[in-house]
Amino acid sequence: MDYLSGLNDQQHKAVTFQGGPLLLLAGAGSGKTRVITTRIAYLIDQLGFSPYSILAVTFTNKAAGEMRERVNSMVPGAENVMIKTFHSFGAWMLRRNGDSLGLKSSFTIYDDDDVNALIKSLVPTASRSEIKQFARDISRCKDDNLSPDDNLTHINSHPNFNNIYLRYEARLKEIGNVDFGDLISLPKKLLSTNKEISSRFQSRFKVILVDEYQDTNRAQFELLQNLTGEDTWVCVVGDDDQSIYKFRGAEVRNILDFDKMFPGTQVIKLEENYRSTGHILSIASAVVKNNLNRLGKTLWTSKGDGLKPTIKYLENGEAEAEFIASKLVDGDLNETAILYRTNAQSRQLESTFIRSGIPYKIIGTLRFYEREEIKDTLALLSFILNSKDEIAFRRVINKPVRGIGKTSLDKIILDSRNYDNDYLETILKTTLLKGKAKKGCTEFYDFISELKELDFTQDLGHFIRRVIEDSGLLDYHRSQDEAIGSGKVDNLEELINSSSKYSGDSALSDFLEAVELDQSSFNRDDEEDDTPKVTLITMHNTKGLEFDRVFITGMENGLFPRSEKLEDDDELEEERRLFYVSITRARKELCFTSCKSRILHGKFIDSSPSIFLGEIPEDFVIGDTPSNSNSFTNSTFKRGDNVYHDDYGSGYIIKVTDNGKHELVLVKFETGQVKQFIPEFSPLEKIARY
DNA sequence: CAATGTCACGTTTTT
DNA sequence: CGTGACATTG
Repeated sequence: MDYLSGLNDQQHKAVTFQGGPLLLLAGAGSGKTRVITTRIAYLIDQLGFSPYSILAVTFTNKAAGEMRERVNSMVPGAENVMIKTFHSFGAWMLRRNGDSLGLKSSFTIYDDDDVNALIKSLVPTASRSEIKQFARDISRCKDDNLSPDDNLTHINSHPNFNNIYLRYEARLKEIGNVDFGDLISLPKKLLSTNKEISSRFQSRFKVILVDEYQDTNRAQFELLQNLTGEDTWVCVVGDDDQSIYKFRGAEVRNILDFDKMFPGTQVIKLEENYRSTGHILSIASAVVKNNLNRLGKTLWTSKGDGLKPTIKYLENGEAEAEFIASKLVDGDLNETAILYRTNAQSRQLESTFIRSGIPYKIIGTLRFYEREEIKDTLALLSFILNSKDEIAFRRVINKPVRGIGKTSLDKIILDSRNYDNDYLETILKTTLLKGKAKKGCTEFYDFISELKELDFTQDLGHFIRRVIEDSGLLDYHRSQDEAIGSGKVDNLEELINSSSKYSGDSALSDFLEAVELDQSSFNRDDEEDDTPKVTLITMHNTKGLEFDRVFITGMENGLFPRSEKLEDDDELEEERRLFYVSITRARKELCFTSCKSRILHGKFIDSSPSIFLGEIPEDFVIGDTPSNSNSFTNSTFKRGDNVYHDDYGSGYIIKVTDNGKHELVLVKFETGQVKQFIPEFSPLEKIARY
């Protein structure tokens, strides 16, 4: 029981708690993962639970992998604990139980691009942004477990939205594939409609642990509810202050209301922080206290105050990048991260770092499976598994060029209705094609049917190599490489290498699922060279990470918080949580930078210092006075400025416009009122808060 | 069918 | 400004 030593009282209580439901509110850096893994070990080792009866759900495969490793090292037999993400759990369940929903065990999972393409095929006249909007909103419906029959006007008020959603669902079913949302909503549907399945699952999983519970959505909550039987020990772990994925359907209310949804809930708070020094924590606490919708906990540390964080005001993005570059000359680059709100901000940092010879790595921009050559190969593999997959078919039929242009493709799609929507059968039998197109289809048919006969259960890597060779994709991308010096063939080799660990009947669909759901294992770490590198990363992507030294850049109204968020309290609170997450990444050193102006979409945009900077108590921070660069000395009003009005009190500016004659400002007051003024004629004053 | 031009678009995104 | 999807050319 070595693993119990060194736990603090609250951690110990959480680890050894018997029964359920249990809500573990674990602040940033409070040893959350350690508690979950130790609890699993304790349940097996001391309370006699079979590893087989324990399910632990995480949000990322990376987290799942780390958890598995730690549990395995604590108790023997722990390999049988099921540790999966919500999505991979859903996929696992559907592959075994999805036949009643018309799903084959080899179904493939459509990613966002595939979904867009499918919607485009349903609504060909819609613009790109409309397609994206429909895709996003359909996904949102699935997050909320809403069907096309429900009233969806609050999600998308387009008169045809329900119909598009309905046709989307029908088409997806016809094809026999699923999207990300289905991986949650369909298992939930199975459990709630099929008594046999639900009792089977409830009797298997006696213990369910859910990590990052604050970022679960409605559908995931309902899935959890359906997995939880009378005697299930359910334990959720999370931090309401770190809920930052509302835009993806995450529902903070899940954690705020957990005790109401699961009566008799025991709540344990982990508030001792083992990561950051005092001043950093004080800032984090002071900032997040401005949120009303929170359960409320206060982090503390037995470490000293540490260094005071600093605020640096700069003229523009270039100056910001140079300032940071100048600070990077000392200190460990591997232990330094530069955080920004939007990916676009990385560009300026990159070019400055290249110029100054500072090694860096960017986290999370282009994902492995989103690369063209990888998508091509995956589409080909998907099509081999499912020749009804229209999206995959469209992608690969004429790549490399086989003389099948748009006209021929339209004919094939049209005629496929006569062949049970099976595109392989269609191109063999259709009589609508002639000449080059007909020849190309025959060629395509021949190598696909040949590949379908091959055995991939022994050596998947060899099989995939055959696929990219026979299809001509390898030659195609090799010539691309020669033309523009891209490393596409290398990526294909990487894909083949990573496939080698899959074998057996389901090797191919397992592999496709892994690529789709777990990009972490394919994110090529070309970290072979051990040059220390500074990390460039979005605020969202930093969750779960920590660094000795953190720079939080772009602390400007309009950028962070983003301007739209100023108008909605909930949205503003979410941005503030993102700020809180960002602050709590730092162990020892923290620096905020704010620019007076920056280039956005090719234009210079002026902005004022983020309202969030004003929430940092002066005692804990060294700020250079904004007067040396972006100050309030000029008289024009800017978005985000704090103002005072004789009649309405204090508030801040939501929007600045111009009616041709006068400047107009829209102000939101603390009373909640929103009013428009012409500052020239109104008793409206700016209040400096810095 | 490839090359070249034009236009729209532009948060965050563990799955 | 930079990107990527589509249209227009030769």
